[in-house]
Amino acid sequence: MKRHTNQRRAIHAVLDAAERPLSVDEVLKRGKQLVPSLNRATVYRNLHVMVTAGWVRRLAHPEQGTLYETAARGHHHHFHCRACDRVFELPGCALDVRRSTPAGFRTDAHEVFLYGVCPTCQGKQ
Amino acid sequence: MKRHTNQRRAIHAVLDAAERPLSVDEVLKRGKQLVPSLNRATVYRNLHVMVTAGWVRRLAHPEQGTLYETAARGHHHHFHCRACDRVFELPGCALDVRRSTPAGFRTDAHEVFLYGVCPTCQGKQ
DNA sequence: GTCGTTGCAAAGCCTTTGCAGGGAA
DNA sequence: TTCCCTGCAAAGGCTTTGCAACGAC
Repeated sequence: MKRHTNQRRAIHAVLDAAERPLSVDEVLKRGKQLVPSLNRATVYRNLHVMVTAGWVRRLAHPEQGTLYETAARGHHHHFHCRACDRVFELPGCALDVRRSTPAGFRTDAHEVFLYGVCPTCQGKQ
Repeated sequence: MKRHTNQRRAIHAVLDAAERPLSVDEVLKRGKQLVPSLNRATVYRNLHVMVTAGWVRRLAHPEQGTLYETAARGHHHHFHCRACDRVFELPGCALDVRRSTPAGFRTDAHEVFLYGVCPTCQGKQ
């Protein structure tokens, strides 16, 4: 059975509190504030466990590599700002999955990434 | 200025002929059939040049890592079959970008990945 | 002849894995 | 006490980079 360790709780807490998808580095850094001894390998191992269990989603960010976010917030899309490189969670889903799926295929999930400029960065231009 | 070398032509030809997005390994393997001396570093360098120039698109496949495809075929989405792990190009675009973009954001591009089972693999079940 | 390009090897990330000690149940 | 989990270090992939030779123009 899975055990409840301080490390595991910390990683879980970090993802729950995150305002956006986090990299392994960010999870490690924030997790260390809760459990100073936290090790990078432990973060990798636990993220893998959580992804497999369905508690966490792994995203392939085209420029920032692999990011992780809690699955608790439900389905949503992501926006990458080219100016500040931040990732935002976008509410809702305006993809017509049925119309996107050709005859014969069966779609059970999807991922959408939008690129552009966020409100803050537009103001700075 | 950019020079026309056999290696560069080979990589370009491989991507043009590809029926789906290719990994660096696949580009290298296919390119070697055209230019046997072709080196992995050369493939990386040229793909980078081509992406920067806008001739080639780089995709972040959530499970297969980085894939490359020619930009010549225009905008489309991708489908990943969970059974055979192949990637398919899907025609059309059923994403309502305007409705996906919250007020204040400006979207200039997007990427969509669908997951499921392809027609061939459904037949095998 | 110039200088962008290539092949090779080394170096740099990012991620996984083996192992022995430690801790949850 | 059992055996899952952790920290550490080493190993494994993938990608980039330094360098000397090469080749397009």
